[in-house]
Amino acid sequence: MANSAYRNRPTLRDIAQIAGVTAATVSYVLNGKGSVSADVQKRVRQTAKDLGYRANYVAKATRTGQTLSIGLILPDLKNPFFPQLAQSVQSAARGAGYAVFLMDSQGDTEVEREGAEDFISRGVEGIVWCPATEHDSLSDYRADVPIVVVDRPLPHYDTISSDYYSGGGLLADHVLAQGHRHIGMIVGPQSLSSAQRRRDGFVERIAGKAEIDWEVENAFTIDLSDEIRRQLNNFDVSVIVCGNDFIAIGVIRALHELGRRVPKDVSVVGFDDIPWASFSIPALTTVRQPFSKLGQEAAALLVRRISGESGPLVNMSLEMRLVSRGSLNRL
Amino acid sequence: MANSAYRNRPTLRDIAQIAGVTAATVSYVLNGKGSVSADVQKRVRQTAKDLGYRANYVAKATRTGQTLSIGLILPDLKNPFFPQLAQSVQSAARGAGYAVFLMDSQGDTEVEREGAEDFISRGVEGIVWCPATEHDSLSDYRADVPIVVVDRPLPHYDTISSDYYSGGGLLADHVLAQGHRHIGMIVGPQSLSSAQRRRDGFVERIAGKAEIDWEVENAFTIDLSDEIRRQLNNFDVSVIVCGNDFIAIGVIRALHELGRRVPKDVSVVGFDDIPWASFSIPALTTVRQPFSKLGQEAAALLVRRISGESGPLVNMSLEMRLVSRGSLNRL
DNA sequence: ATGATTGACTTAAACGTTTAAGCCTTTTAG
DNA sequence: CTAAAAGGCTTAAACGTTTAAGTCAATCAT
Repeated sequence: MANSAYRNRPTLRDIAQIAGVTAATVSYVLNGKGSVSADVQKRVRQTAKDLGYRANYVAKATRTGQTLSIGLILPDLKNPFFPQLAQSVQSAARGAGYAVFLMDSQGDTEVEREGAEDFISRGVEGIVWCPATEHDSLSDYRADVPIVVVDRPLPHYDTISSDYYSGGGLLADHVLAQGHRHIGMIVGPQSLSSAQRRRDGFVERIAGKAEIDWEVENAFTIDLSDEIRRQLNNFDVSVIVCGNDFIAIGVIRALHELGRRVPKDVSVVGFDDIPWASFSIPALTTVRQPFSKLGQEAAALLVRRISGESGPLVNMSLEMRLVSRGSLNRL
Repeated sequence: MANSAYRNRPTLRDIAQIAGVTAATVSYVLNGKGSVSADVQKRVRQTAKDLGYRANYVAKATRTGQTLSIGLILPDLKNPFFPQLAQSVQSAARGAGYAVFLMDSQGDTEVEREGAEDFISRGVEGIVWCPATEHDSLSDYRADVPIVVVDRPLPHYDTISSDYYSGGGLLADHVLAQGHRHIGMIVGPQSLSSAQRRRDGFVERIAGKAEIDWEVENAFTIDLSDEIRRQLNNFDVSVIVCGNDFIAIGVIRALHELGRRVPKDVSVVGFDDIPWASFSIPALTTVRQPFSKLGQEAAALLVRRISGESGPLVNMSLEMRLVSRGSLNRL
């Protein structure tokens, strides 16, 4: 029986014995319930402090059924999107008295699913989940606890995302306002609705007001396809609109290698406003995701669901903001 | 009694009743202990599956004293150092059957400390801790569980860090090998031992072989002091050695504004190899921290301590590696 | 045929809490 | 002055497990 640390910490009973009362009384004192005389309260609190008593949440949970913990499942902390999300979820959860279990699925839906099951076994009262793909890897899994999905519009879940469509529109307005009339586009994988919505929001706002001379697809990474590298020699467009900041940084780098100056020769804009966006040279003009707010709202909604709020499925869309830096020129 | 979800999940007793045995027998079957006949085993497993039974770790923990969870306390997930650390700690912990509670202290030692107390109350069996400062904010706190400290050389703890001193030496060798003989240095806050060790490792290896024309201190951020901005107009040095990659990126950006080309006019080197280092233009020559290994080793050591391994305090130093990219010129 | 061993299960206690119910004693109301 | 209410504490059951100890029957060795 490897009963380390956890054991032989002072318990309610230990306090009770010393204070000359019952464990129940100690519990009432420490939880501010029941009615206990002032001097017993004082005695109990003092001995608790003397013994260095620390509540045992595990034991507590067996009785109350509440672990005051939630799970957070993310695809990949190395993607700069997620650290901020994790941070804000954790901080908001803490504000509500919840601790958070972290699980980085490394993009593996199987891991993701096992992670969820493990969390459930551990008694989490809810899960904030950003699925690795748009596929619902938990669909056949009866979770028993509320789940709030972040950044993916899965049906049958409460979801919280950025308003990509409007964000695309915002960017279009800005590009137009700066006088650009010939546009090259590198969109993200159109199988992802986040990529699709930001594209559509942009394209529909541009319609009739400017020309999209070419449009190609690329993964959401800094590495560009050969087709794109060729396209970058196209001198007809005055701005290259990228599906996200990674792509944009890749484009700036590729243009640099080709000897074309940004934004002097051609402007570049990104999407997301990841932390790196402001450090590139030139700094990226982009559209900011409310990373922290996403996490806050997700945690807040989850806590409400845990407390039993039962209204209809929530599909929250958070407003994006244009961030104008140096990579887009006024023509 | 807000006894949600957690309750009315099938229990051992439910299975037992249906399978016509005792809860104890079910426990034996599901844990592969004791001796149970083949057909009872089969019956139990089947009903467990039918009911969608899921072990209750909380109840389990009250009896065994093992929660199979650890805590991870970090100063700031937005610092690119930490996501990788978190990822690898989590993944290594999972490999050993442990789940991890995450706490981002946002640099606040008070939060850090309360986080630790909270973790203990939750029954974590150990803590991986990267303190917000070099101060031991847990010193007066009897933790009861093993703690492994990452990236800070606190006494009285098991610690795991990168070998900054050797890393500084590695960088010096490289700078010398590339023919540089006049060096400008922007070191990190010398109150931090990590900044100090990397500086000393560099300086001592340079001694007598090249000249350090100037040396100034700056915070570990991209924002540079005015003194440094002035120093960057100093044309005597052929390379600027920076305390970390943030500073290096700041320097590249400042030089760019001054119209000086990197590495043509002056070389720049960083330290850490944060993810952004490879995306800057030019890509940074730097010294890589074994981020993932730090996390792995920390988790592994913690698990060993949890299992009762009791040897002397461990102070592990992980090897660093030179990463040569474009920001350093051969003279 | 006997005693010992093994196999297959059950019993019951324990883990550290919470909390409804109970039981005195004192205070309050009429 | 008595009955009811309030105050202050204890008792005991419960939460879902694990596990040492017990029981009983069947098998084995001699």
